[in-house]
Amino acid sequence: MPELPEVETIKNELSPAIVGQSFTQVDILDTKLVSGGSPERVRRGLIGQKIERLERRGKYLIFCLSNDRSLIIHLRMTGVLLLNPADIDRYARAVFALSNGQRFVFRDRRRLGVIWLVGDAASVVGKLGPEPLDKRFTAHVLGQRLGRHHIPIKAALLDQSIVAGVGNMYADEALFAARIHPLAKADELSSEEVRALHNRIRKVLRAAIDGKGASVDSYIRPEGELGTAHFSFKVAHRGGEPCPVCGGTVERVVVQNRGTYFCPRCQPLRRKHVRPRGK
DNA sequence: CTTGGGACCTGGCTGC
DNA sequence: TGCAGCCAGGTCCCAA
Repeated sequence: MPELPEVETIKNELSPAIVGQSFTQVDILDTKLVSGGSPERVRRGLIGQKIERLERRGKYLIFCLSNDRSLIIHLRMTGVLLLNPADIDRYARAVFALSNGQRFVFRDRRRLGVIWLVGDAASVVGKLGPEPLDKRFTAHVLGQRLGRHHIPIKAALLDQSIVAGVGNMYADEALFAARIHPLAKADELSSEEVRALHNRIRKVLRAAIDGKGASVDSYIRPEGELGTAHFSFKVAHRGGEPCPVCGGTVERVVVQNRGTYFCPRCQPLRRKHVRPRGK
């Protein structure tokens, strides 16, 4: 499941091979891959264009082209970008060949991924909330944005317009580390809880980038290696296992139709407007 | 306006 | 052994 750390890893590992190269051939094998335009228009729009740089915004990967247009890729659930794979299997949805003889393949078992070719990247990523690893993302900014929503904090973290890039796994990990119950209301967190959550979101994401992403389900890196971030998960996808902090049992509940893992003992549901004693 | 729930998609798992 | 049925979750869309 590519979230911010996985997309960041793909960006970092793909960049050296493709930045500065031009598209020489583009084969879009699945017509449903392209959003808002025909595959043929995308193919013609890409060929001859140079990739000036590769950027990430939230979970979106942005190829900035020499004509100032952008190829934008969202991998959704099972999408991966493979550099020079040995074979093009039945899950390949597009093949991009470059002027240095390399090629990269968009492979996507569940076919939920999407690509765009646009003049204005903001038309695709413009509604995203702040980048959680950006200096400008402060605890104050997080608190302000959460304060506008009377929804479970887990749902708020999954809302890309509140904070960009956090998905199901890292939302659970950040809430566990901040000791906040996933059903606590976003606008009812104390300032201490907001500060803890802000801090833990950033720590969890940075650690996962250091681990080159989490290889649960189908995520693999461009050259085929696995990430290791999932080995550090404390609650995500660990329902029924002992909590590594208190030894209690990690529980699974459904929040916003998403499997949500947490430790009821470490993350008690505080009654609203009741502040913890002490401090 | 906000919030919640279903659709999309298919491999893999469960249970009969 | 075969297979129906369900689950996984990022995002869009629609309804209340």
